[in-house]
Amino acid sequence: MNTEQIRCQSCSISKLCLPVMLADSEIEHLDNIVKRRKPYQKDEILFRQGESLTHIFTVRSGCLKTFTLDEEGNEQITGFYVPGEIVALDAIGNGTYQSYAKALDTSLVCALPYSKLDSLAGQMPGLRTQLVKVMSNEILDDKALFLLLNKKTAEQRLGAFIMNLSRRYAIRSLSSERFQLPMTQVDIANYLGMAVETVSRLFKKLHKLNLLELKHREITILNKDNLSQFAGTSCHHY
Amino acid sequence: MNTEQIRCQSCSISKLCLPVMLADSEIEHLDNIVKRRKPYQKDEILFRQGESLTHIFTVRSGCLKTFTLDEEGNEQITGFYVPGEIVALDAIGNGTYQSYAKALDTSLVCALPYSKLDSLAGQMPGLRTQLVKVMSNEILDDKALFLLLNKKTAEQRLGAFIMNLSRRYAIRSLSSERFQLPMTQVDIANYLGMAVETVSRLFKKLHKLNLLELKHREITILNKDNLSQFAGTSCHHY
DNA sequence: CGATAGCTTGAGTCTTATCAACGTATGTGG
DNA sequence: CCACATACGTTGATAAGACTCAAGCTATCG
Repeated sequence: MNTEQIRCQSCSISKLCLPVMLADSEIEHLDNIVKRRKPYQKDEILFRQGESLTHIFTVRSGCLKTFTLDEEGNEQITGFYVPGEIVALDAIGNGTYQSYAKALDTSLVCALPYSKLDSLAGQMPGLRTQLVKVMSNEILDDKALFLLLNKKTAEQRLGAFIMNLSRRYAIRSLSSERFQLPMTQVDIANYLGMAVETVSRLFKKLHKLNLLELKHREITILNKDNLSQFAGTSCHHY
Repeated sequence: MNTEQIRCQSCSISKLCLPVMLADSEIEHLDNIVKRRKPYQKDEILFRQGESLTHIFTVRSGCLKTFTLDEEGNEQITGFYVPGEIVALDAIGNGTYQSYAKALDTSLVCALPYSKLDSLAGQMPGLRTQLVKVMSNEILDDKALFLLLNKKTAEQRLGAFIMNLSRRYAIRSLSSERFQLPMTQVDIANYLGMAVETVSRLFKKLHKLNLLELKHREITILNKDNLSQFAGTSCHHY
């Protein structure tokens, strides 16, 4: 099967993506503007900060990260994207990409020419509504992340990060209890604003508490409820 | 002059708000759905988390804060809104308000019934585009805030917060070098994820460095360039 | 097989939180 | 209009969480 030929009509993650709520005829219009490129290889760059916005991307398989560079040229990771998630929504405001996007794995993506998407949104109320909803949800997720980073300890942040990934996989009917971490611990540390050493030590601690297991990159959540509770609520479950 | 009677056509902040790029006739349609309520008093609540979304709000004067409550019932401030800014965009995704909104001062707001706004966006491409742009910019701002909180020291966060407020006032043609802080130091500490004591000490330090002055609630930025630099770049300007 | 990226572990340090106490405005009811 | 209550802000001492630095380990890949 040539994965590049999948269409929105038969895409397994269409219910998480823009086609939600669209009539079949409408999905066809959307499908017609989608470009399906050959897979991006690990570390390949999709777009760079400052380039002018041409396409919005949706992830079909694999995983992407977005990042900016600080004054010293260090990566500052701003997001990870798994299948069904939409990348570059923050570029619409002024028409230029606001970050770099890079594949963490071999990844399939759909590229939507923004100008065509915008005019289609003018013709299809369902698409307009869905686009606005997707953006609203991203604002909401960002605010949740903000609270997480702002108010929680390092161990809660890491626990919440893992639970968040797990939930995102679950929605996509992927295994939510055992999965491969698509990013390195260096990336996790960067994203969560901590030192790699801290991430390593905390994974060990979470294991000691029988909350999860980590072998190489494969993570197994041993006790979902306790892990959520650990991540969410009190500060002192020692 | 009755401020409740101001219309979009003559509103001084319309260029920051939804009417951007709309034709006069279109602005009139928008103006027709806007409800201008009597001023909210300090501490009055506009909406509560969990209530179903009826209106999107734009601030005309004063200042609002949005917040959620944690498990113990503590306020977790998620944003401050000054004139021209739009509140409740994160509620569109699932149709319920995702936070509380409260006036920090006597504040005038415009209330836009969301269903009407949405259908108007279907008829007016300019409005649709502007709505999407406003949302995209909010995503961008949230990501910038994320980087700020995640990678910077407490003093950089406070410096950046003040510069951010100053810039937002400047865009609105309000004085950007001397203005009243609309929120308490407790609120600032909460928002930036630090202890009140730290905020107090850092204001003192910023004063000692001749970057700003704070009397009661009135803040004067003494050296904009140095303050930005202090907030943005290096970690050790002692 | 060696080089390298990724991860682990330990020791010491620094930033920032916490706790406790006090100072200063603001506003309300008597 | 005063006295008290309360919200807001300041200051100091102490402690904890997380970072940095240094070193070593372990996979993986050419």
